[in-house]
Amino acid sequence: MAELPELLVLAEQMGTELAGKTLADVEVVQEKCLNLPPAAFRQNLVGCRIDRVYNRGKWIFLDLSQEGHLLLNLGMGADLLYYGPGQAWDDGHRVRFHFDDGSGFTCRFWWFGHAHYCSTPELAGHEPTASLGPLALSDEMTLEWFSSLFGKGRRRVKAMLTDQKRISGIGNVYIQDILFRARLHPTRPVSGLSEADVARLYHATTGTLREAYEKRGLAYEKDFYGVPGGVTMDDFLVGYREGKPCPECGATVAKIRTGSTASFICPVCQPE
Amino acid sequence: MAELPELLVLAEQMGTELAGKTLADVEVVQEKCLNLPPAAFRQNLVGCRIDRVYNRGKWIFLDLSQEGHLLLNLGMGADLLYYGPGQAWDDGHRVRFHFDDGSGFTCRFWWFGHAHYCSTPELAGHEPTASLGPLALSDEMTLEWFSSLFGKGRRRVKAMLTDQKRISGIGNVYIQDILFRARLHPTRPVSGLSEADVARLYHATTGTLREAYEKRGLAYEKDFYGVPGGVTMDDFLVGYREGKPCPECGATVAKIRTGSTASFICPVCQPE
DNA sequence: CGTCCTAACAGCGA
DNA sequence: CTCGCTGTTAGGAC
Repeated sequence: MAELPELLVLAEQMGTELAGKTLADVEVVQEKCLNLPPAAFRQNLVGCRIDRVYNRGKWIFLDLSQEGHLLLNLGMGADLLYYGPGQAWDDGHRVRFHFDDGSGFTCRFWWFGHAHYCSTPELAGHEPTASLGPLALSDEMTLEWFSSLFGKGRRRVKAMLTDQKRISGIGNVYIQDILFRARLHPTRPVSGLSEADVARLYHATTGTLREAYEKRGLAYEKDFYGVPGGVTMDDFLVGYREGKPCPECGATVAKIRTGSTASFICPVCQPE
Repeated sequence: MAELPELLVLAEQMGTELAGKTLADVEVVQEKCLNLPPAAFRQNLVGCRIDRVYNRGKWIFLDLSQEGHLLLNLGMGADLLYYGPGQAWDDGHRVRFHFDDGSGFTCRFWWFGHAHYCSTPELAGHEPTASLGPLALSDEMTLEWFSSLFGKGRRRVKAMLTDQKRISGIGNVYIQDILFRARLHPTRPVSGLSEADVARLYHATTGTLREAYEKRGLAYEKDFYGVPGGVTMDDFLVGYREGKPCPECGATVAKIRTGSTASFICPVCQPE
C-alpha cells in the first residue's frame, strides 16, 4: 500500500535513526521473503554497519559497510517498525533486524514483501531493482523528462504512470487523484495527449505526491515509529469515493475496472 | 485467400502434373518472395526433379531430388498456374518455374506470398513451417485429438481454430461457417465449451472443409489449370453475408470485429 | 493495496 | 483474405 510519500518518510526516519548502527542479529520468520537461504542472508548482514538509507522506486535501500546492501520492498503493504534498546518489538513480524546497541526494527508484511541482500557487484544484476525509472519526486523528474513518456505508443496513461520501469513510486492509490486532477481518463492512450494534457498531468503528479509527503503519507499507514500519516480518506478527491459526488462537478464518482486494476473516476470530468 | 480445400486440390494437381519433371530455369520477378538471394535460389533448384507434392498447413511442399524442398505459401491469395510446353505463361507472375520439357508454372501473388528453398537438413529450422499443427483434414485430426485443443485456457475459439500451430488449414473464410454450423460465437473462450460443443465444432470443421474440397474449392479461386472451384457465395451460410437473413432463424447476419479480423455471425444462433 | 511470469491479443509491415 | 514481429494487456502465483 505504501507509495512514494510513505516510503520517503520511512527512508528518512530510518536513515536518521539507524545510520552508524551495526547489525548484531537477524531473525527470519518467513523464509520466502528472502533472496537467499536464511543462514546466508544472516551471515552476510551480521557485523555490517548501516551507512545510508534511501529510496529507489518502491524499494528502500540500506547501504552497508563491507560493500553490501539490504533491499526492502513492502509489497502489498507492510509495517516497518523501530524498537529502542530494551523495548518490545512488534509481534507478527516476518523478519527482524537487531543492532548491537539493543535497538532494532521489524518487518511485518500484510501479504507479501521482500528483504533481499546484495553485495555491491551483485546489485546491477538484481532484477527487481535493476531497471527502475526515476522517482516521481526527484530532481530528474523534470517536465521535459516526464513529457518524453508521452506522445508515442498506444499504452494507456494509467499503465504508463504506474510502470515502475518508466517512472517509479506511483501505485494504485495516488494515481486516482493524479488522473482526476489532470482531468484524464485512465485508459486514454499516451499518444492522444496534448502538450497541455501532459503539463497538467506533470503538475498533478508532483503536486499530489508532494502534498501527501508533506502530510507524512496516508493515515492508514504507519511510519517507522508507528505514527500514522496525515492524509485521510476525506483528502481524496475521487480515489476510493465511489458513489460520492465529484468535488468539481457533483457527478457521481464511479468505480471501474481498468485492465486488472480498479479505477475511481468522475465520468464527467474525466471522459474516455 | 486459399485455404485447405483449394490447397488440397492444387497440391494434388501439381503432384500429378509435375512429378518426374526436372527444373530447367527459375525466373524471379519479386525478390522479396524468396528466403534466399535469387541467384542462390535458382542455383539450388535448377537440375532438381520434382518427386512429390503435398500440403503442410497452408504451405505447398514440393520434395525435390538432391535432398531439396521448394515451399510455397500463397499469402493473402495467389494463382499458381500451369502452362504446357510452348504455351504462354500467365503475366504478372512474381516467380516462374520452368521445366526441361518446356512446361512450367507461375506464381502470381495478389499481395504477398513466399517461395522458399530448403535443403532437407535445413527443413527442421524453417521457422514458418517448423511447428505447424496437423492438417484439419487428415487422419491425425481425430475427435479425440481435436478435443485436446479445448477445455483449458482463456483463448477464443476462433483464434484457436485459425492458429496454424495447433490445427492447420483454416483461414478467415471457412471459419465463418464452421462456427455458425457449430452455433458458437467466435469469441467464446475455449475453456467454456461443453463436450457437445466440441463435438459439434469438430463435425462442423471437417464437414465444412470436406464439402468445399469435394466442390474443388471457392469459385473465386483458380486451380492449377485456371479452373474455378464450385463453392459460390450462395453456398455460404453466414460468411460474408452481412445484412442477409440467417438460413436457420432469419435474423440478420452481422459483421463484427473480433480482434483484428472480421467475423460474420448470426447474433441469435451464435450468442456471445 | 505489489511485482513477476506467461499467455493472449492488437497493430504494423512485408 | 496471410504471417511474423513487437508492444501491450490480462490472469494467476507468490
